[in-house]
Amino acid sequence: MQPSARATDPVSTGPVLTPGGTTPTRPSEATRGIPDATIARLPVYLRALNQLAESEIDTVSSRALAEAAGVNSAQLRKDLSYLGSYGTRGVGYDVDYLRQQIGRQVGSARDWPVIIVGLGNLGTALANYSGFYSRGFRVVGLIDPAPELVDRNIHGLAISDLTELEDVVARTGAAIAVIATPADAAQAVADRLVGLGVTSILHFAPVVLLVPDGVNVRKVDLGQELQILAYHEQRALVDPHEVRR
Amino acid sequence: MQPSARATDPVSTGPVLTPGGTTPTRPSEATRGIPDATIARLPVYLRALNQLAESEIDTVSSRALAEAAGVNSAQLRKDLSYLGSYGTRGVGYDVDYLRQQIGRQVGSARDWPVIIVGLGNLGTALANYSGFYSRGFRVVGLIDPAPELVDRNIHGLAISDLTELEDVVARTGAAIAVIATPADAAQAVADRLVGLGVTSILHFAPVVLLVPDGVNVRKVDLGQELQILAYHEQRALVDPHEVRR
DNA sequence: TTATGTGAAAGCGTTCACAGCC
DNA sequence: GGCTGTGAACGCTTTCACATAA
Repeated sequence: MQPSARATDPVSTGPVLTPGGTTPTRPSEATRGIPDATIARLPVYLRALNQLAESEIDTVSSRALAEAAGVNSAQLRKDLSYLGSYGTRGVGYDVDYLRQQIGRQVGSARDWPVIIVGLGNLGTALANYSGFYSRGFRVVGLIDPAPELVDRNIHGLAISDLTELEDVVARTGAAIAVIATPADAAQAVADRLVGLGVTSILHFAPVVLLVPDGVNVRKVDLGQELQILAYHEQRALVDPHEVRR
Repeated sequence: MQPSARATDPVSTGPVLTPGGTTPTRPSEATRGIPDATIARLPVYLRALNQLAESEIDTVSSRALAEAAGVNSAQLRKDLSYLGSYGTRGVGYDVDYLRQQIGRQVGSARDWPVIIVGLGNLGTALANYSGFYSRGFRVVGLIDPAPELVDRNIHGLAISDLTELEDVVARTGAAIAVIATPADAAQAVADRLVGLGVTSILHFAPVVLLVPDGVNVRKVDLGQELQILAYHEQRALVDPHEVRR
């Protein structure tokens, strides 16, 4: 999975980050710590469950659901066990009920306002992407400094100038932002967003964003994805016996 | 990291897949198996090295390079050690030389032809994305079944109809394809691509693509990325003491 | 009998810490 | 002295395998 960006290897070989990245107040129970790897899969399960619900299937076994989600069934059961015991032994899981439970955990019980900074090709595509809406994300702000883009609008939402960033964040209350600017502008934008109270950032720039502790960062690097594929192609060329994965 | 899609949990609780996904011919040396996690970071190192080279810096320590790449220096050294011993103790790494070595492994010593199937908002953005070109990927084919898109062209490359897929793949020799179609078309497209000899697929559809062993799949699910961020926001709301990551 | 929930084992990946070399 | 290269320790993730419950 993708770790959030964080300053690493500080010059002073200071105290090691505690696993949770926090003061060791973790051993207490109240906070059921769900593993990161599990969290990353919950949306996948949710999607599979939604498809089942559409097909009017109301009970599903761990095996069937695991197959639909592309994971091992033991893994699925373990993942779900972190949320609680929502299945029935000998039977399986109630699709609707499980959907609700996962949805609650994942936060899709409510709508999330999101702003997008940078409306080049990629940013514009994201602004138009229906997959966000269907998962409860509402694009409520569009920001770009380019004069020729400002005031153009997408789905009825006008693009604001970068100088209005503060207003937009304050007005929309967005805690989640998407950065789709050129690489060299990304860090500055991130700094401003963090200063305005944004606590989650999804970015597409092939750079390491440095943000304070407490801010979530996820990075999607499209060039990197292709390079990983190219690596395997490369290997296959060099050594035809080598197996692709 | 993201595993490639693969049919899991087969109905027959058959023999477990060997770790490498192949016959146990692995213990031999010749094939230096580089961990997937490392492979995913090599492009990051490469990018950092390129920046250093631009700044005319020709030697770099593991600490400095690690910081630029956003990883721990021990990790960087271990990663590089899988490629060979390219550093000098007491000194560091020669930027240019290391760049060459990583580039060779990653396959960026050559250009990779890539085709894009599906030219909606996202596909079009990808076709225009300069980050592919700069990393050695050449978009050599564009495919979409929509009559209103066919023959339109992007950067001088005309969009071909889906019926011409076979021709395009044969003509361009692309082994890597990007699928940016609607979710319900993705599997069919993948099947055809695989049939035509494509062995690496990057896709953006929020579905599990089933492909034969030996085909690489990487998935980028933008909605899922936001949902992971939303989960952490959600947690922070529920329990303000909970630390974000 | 069927299928969940979960300890225990195995497998990976990261980090530590230091031997080895410049 | 400085910095790489790497065995060993650690912690996280996945998988196994079975007790448990319907």
